[in-house]
Amino acid sequence: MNYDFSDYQKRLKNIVKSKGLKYSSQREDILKALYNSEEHLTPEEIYSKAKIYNKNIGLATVYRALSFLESEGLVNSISFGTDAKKYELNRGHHHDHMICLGCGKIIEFYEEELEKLQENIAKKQGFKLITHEMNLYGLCADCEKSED
Amino acid sequence: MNYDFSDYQKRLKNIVKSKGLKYSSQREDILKALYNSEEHLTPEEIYSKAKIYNKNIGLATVYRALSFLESEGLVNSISFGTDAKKYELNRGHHHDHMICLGCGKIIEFYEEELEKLQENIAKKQGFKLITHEMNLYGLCADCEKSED
DNA sequence: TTGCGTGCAAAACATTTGCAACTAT
DNA sequence: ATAGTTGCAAATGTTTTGCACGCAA
Repeated sequence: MNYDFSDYQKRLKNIVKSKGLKYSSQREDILKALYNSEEHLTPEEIYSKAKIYNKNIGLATVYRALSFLESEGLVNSISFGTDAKKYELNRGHHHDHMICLGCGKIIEFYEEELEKLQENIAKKQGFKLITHEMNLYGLCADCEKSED
Repeated sequence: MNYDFSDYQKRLKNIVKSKGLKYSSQREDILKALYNSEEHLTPEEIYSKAKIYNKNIGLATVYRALSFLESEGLVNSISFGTDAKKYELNRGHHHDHMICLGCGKIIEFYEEELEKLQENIAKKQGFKLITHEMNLYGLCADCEKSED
């Protein structure tokens, strides 16, 4: 099932209220930028997109909002190598990533079996699992084809 | 089975020779710093340790060497969050990581089943797998105990 | 009114690069 | 002699912070 933007708006409002914080249009605009994108975005990219809704937003605000939103579970991040971290809206469907080293494309996947396996591995070590990331690096079909 | 430092030295010499490059004590000292550490080290930490063997080594050299050594498969890196990348010597036993969000401790683990599963996932998408990383984030037994 | 949130600019970091000097081959 | 390698310092790119002002509650 998919969510409307208003669902995210509500979640943000609830979080903010329950913590005694204040609602701001900037955080909403950043969420909207993520909602309207299919891709994983860098803070810089999110900044550009959020500017469409709000001319006066600052890059620092984007960083501050992203780390807030991530800590509240509304967005997820993925970082690889030395490049800038990338963010995506948490749409409620957990998944992992395959990253093409040729073109940088990110492919999402979900494997039930993998999820279960991790639980077991963590349990075995007495580790309390909070989250995880599994990144497969390689070449996507297109890039492999065009390899010499 | 475990390797002596001289084994790594030899591998480095072979790689360098086969590529028509030159052998340098700096790269060896960086390898030695990693060999003598049980932990995952940042470039800065490797720099400090390598300085013990070679007073005049530069940080830029450490960065250059690490990226060379990683591309040759002699070292592996792990990066999470915004912090500096961490490196470890590739001791020939592939493994993944569990990272404690409480104390930052990194626990290594290896699961045959997990390795196989990844191969299958990649194959299913027509993706040519080169490498992967699987990071489990949570609380280690000690940190969970001391939680309030 | 209170204090959280923001924009801006400066600061802080991590990493990379240009360059002249050094050194293995 | 040649060309890879280095140290240093400067440049880059990303993320964080200090501060005065604005705004939601």
